[in-house]
This record gives sequence, C-alpha cells and structure tokens, in this order.
Amino acid sequence: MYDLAVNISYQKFIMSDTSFKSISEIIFKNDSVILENVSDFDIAPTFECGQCFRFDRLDEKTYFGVAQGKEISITQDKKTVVLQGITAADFNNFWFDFFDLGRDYGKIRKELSLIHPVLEKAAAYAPGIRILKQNPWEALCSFIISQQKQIPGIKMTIARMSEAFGEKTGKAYTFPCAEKLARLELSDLDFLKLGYRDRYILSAAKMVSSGEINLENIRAMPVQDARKELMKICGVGVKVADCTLLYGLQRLDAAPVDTWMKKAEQLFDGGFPFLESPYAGIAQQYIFHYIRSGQIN
DNA sequence: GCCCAGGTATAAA
DNA sequence: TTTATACATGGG
Repeated sequence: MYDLAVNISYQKFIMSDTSFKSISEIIFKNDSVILENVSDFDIAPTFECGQCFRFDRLDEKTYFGVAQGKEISITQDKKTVVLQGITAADFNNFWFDFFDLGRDYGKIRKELSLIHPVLEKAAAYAPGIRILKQNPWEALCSFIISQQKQIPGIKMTIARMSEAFGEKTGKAYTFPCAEKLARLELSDLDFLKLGYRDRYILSAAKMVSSGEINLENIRAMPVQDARKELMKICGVGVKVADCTLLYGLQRLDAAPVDTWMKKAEQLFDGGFPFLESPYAGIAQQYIFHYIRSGQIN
C-alpha cells in the first residue's frame, strides 16, 4: 500500500476518477519503488528510441541512468517495473513526472493511429514508448552535440563532459550546468573532440547563464515563437530547437524532423499529417523508432 | 580513401 | 525564399 504521508503528484493520479490507470499499484520500499501492472510503459524502447543519452543498458531487463542529480536503476519484468536507488519522495517529486506516468498514452496512441495507417503501425511496434521529462538545458546541449553524430558517440561525449565538469552523483556525474560551462574556454573542451560544435556549446552556455535566453519562458510560448527563440542560439536550427522543446520542455506539440524522419516521409505520401496534432512529438517518436529499427526497408 | 552520421551557418542564386 | 557547400570527428 502507499504511504499517504508522502502524498504528492502520483496521488492525484491514483485518486483520479478517470477510467485510465497506467499503474495498478505503487509499493514503496526503503530504497526502491515498485510499479505493478504498468500499461503503455516499456523501458527498453523508451530509453533506446533516441530521445535520451544518459541511460545505459546493464542487462536484458535493467537500465541505469542519471537525472536531476540522482542515479537510478530501472528493471522491468513484463508489467512490473522496479525503480531502484530512490526514495518515495524522489518518486513523488521527480520520477513520476520524469516518466510521464500521469499521461494516458493508450488514449493518445489510439487517437494518433486514426491519422494514418503507417503511424498506426509505428505506434503498435513500440506502444510502451514514453517521452521523458528531461532537463531543458541538458536536452539543449545534448542535441547541439548530436548534430552529425551517431547515438553511441553522443552518449560518450556527454558522459565525458559530465565527468569533467559535472557533479559526482555516486558512480556517475550530473550534466554540467550552464553557469559552469560559461566560465570555460574553447581549449578546455578540446579533449571532447566536439569539432565545430565546441563554440556552439560555449555560446549557448553564455546565453542561458546570462538570462539572454530563458528556457522556462520558452516553455510557455506558442510553438513557432518558441522555436524561433531557441534558434537565436548559434548552432540551434529547427531540428535541435524541436528536440529541446519536446524532450526538455515537455512540448509534445513539437516534432523534430531529421534524416530518419525524411526517410519515412515517402510512406506518408510526402508529408506528415500529424504535425498539427497536440501530440505530434509522440507520433514522431513512434515513427523515428520504427524506421530506425529497420521495420521498413 | 570514401561515405555517412537524429544539422547548421553561410553564401549564392 | 530556396539550394549548395563547408564544417570536425569517428566509424563502417
């Protein structure tokens, strides 16, 4: 049973009278939280669909990662998910929202599936994908780094950058804050072999730490304005801007279109009919994962 | 060596 | 407004 003394965000979800429930029961232990009968939640595609770079697969069922300065191990066995190494308060204050557990992905998936048969197939391929609520600054930097790189390389670069300039969390490190990076020189980043991206990172750090760019203000802006504001940062084009919005600012109406998505475009007769959906970003994620997994061609 | 990678800045048409 | 090219680095 739940410890009602630590009631926070999840309780609203548990107590809600809507018919949907993505978890039937939440069990708190000393240093772990057990989610029973999860629906529309599959950790493997969630961590491996290209949306995040700080979670590593330890074995068939377990991933380890860092967010919000905290380490976590996540193990899934069918419909049971165990979040290891966290407190009840951590879960209620952070991880519940990080995994977007209050959102009805089943309902969203059904809505999206009506839009186009290819989208229906893509969503059915990995229905357990959830869009993680990542830190905005970390998401911005991650996708600046991501340009013209492959995912393993992106992960390596971010890990080394965190180790060098972040805070120790135990066996891992947080992603360095903008203020910390803003104090560095380009030569301090040489060992990361960022190439032409090094100046993008430093200038973004300066703009964010000075307040010239305010990510929290951008969160609430209409999507075109938000995109335009993010693109004031050198090295941020429409793709990185949309990734920052979707993965860092919980803007599910932003849908990054990249080389993989362009491969998918022909399947939709030359355009993406879901782009106007409030859940365009989720649709994009289903399709990206589907195409990249080699399900088509 | 050659080509591509979850792109973007810049210049030219 | 649209299209072409350079850009650092690593991996197949």
